[in-house]
Amino acid sequence: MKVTFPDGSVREFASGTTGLQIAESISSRLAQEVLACSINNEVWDLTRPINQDCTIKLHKWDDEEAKHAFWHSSAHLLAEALQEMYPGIQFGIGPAIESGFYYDVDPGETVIKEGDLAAIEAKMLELAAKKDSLIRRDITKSEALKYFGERDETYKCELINDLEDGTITTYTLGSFTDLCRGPHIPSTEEIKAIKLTSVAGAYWRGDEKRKMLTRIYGITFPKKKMLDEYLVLMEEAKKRDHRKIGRELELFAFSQAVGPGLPLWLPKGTALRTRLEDFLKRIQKNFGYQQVMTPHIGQKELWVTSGHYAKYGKDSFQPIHTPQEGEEFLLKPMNCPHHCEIYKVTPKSYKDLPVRLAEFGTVYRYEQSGELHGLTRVRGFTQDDAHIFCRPDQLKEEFLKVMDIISIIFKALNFENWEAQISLRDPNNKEKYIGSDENWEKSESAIVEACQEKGLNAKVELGEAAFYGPKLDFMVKDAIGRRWQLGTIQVDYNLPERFELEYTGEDNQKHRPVMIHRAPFGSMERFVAVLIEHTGGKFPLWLTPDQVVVLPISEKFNEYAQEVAKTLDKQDIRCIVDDRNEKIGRKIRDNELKRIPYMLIVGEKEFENGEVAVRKQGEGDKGTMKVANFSDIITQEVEKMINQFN
RNA sequence: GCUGUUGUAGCUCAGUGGUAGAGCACUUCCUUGGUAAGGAAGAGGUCACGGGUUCAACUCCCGUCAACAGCUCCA
Repeated sequence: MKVTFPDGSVREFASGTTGLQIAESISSRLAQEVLACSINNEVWDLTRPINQDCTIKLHKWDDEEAKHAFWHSSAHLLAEALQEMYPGIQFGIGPAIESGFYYDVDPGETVIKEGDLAAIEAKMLELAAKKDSLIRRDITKSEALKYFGERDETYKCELINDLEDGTITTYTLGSFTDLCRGPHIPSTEEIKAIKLTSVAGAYWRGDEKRKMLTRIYGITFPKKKMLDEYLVLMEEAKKRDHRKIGRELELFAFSQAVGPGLPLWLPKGTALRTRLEDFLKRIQKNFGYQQVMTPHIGQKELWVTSGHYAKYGKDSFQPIHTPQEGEEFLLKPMNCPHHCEIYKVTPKSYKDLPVRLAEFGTVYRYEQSGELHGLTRVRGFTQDDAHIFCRPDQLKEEFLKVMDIISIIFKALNFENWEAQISLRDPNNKEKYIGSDENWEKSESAIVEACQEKGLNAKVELGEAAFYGPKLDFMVKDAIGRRWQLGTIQVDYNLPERFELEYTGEDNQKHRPVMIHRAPFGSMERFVAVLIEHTGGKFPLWLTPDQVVVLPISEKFNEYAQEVAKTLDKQDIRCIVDDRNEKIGRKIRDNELKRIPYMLIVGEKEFENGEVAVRKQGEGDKGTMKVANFSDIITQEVEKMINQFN
């Protein structure tokens, strides 16, 4: 048979040759390092015989395919260890994930705790040292059911029953045989370093109505050094946690007295957030938006009309009752009904559209207690919300303009690693959504077309749409790789109908506008959280709460320091003075840790010449210059940044 | 909401069945120092909250609340 290599070269091998043998034929070094292979672009076991002409790619550790196989095999090793340590344990699923793997198990009456993980790790290492191979076997569905049935593996049997008739594969590692598609590494002897990271509950098949299994997470490496490096990396990532930096830099706080999930914005955090809001307001003004303001509550009927109450009412903050008339008001969970009412205040002509109403609107949602997380998931938050009311023929253009705003935001803040997701409705579950099929089809195709037009590589997810319309979301990862949704754009034909929004067309007839809900930041809370983790608290000069700190060498120069600060303040440069009774080295260290971009050191020489000694955060001494000279540099740097998006 | 873990000073964390400790931060004093931690003294805690066991609970048990990791959810 002919085997084609990635470089295009072709070699002849006997039928039945394995990927591993092919690697050996190239070099023994390669054979040692290779973990998996791709045959005709499908990942295979190295030990699986190849019987026909094919292309081959050999995967070493650096390839995702190799890591995936390695971690998948590690999950089997974990299962083997658990089976030996907890007889009668039942197995759910055990896949490889982005970094590492997990296995879902049902240990019956026994509880597996975090404290047990070290013993399980030791067992895994012991089993790995046996150098067992992972052996692939093809069996029929009935054989599989018989095998796992005899072992009371109810979860495995359920999985098998859901499979198509035909060949089913199993893999055997030592005493443990698992239902598994593969592929795997040839032997667990390659697994040299193991860290079981956490144990947590996970519903069987992700269904909260079904049993909660025990999920054990872990990660493994072929070299001990790699695990050490990974652990150091995780430690570094934790230092960027926005909850930690938020406290250190006094940006925000939570108070038990105020309540869970209700953030308090401290002065410095507020300064940062306000600057972001002002930046967006300026961009939106250029894009023809108008700012509005609406109250934090509204009559319950508003959300009955919108459909939100039927869908989320039960799980929300409950209505406020007026003492006399017994009327019901809701803390607003959404701004759209208020904005619809603003639209209705004056009759609209087709010439008025699009109407773009923007508001930094604070909303309240009763998130489940287990969901609260720093600033990323809270119960009271401010959306950088806007609703665009437009004619159907303007929809695509408006959608594209919103995409432009989001791209400006991401560019301005140097967000490079974001992903886009198109969320459509689940075609098999249409009753979960409101609105006509026709409107859904129109909205969904509008989004898909807009993405195509922009050449945006967006992942399509069925069943992820909001109940009133499809959406395009922009996701960014946090310090330890969790994905958060930031910007969102949603097309909506339903609310205009429910609120009976109209405009008079060219034909002098009443027409229904289309609505776009959009929030480029998403929520100020979540965006600031992700920005903190992204920058590690080293905010860009134009955003940072304190841009400059003046450090007098001794108390003799405190007065001059104040004078410098005053001069800079007049130029709208945010400047503080560190006049503590400390040595200059100490002041530098402390302000370095506070991540203030510029330190101005002033002593005898500077005082005499009307100068400052400039020190840049993270870079060190930049020499002395006149105060006016310094303020010009700062002002220009900030203006340059802001103006490029104007 | 579910599973597991945790809760001791503003922060990071020790600690024990006999009513509490460190470092940093804070206050005062000394020092007036030139590019990442000067020195001394002091103040600060209902050991999350509520029950129970015990002669005695911060420590053991139960419950509540909150935080953390994950699951589910996310208009």
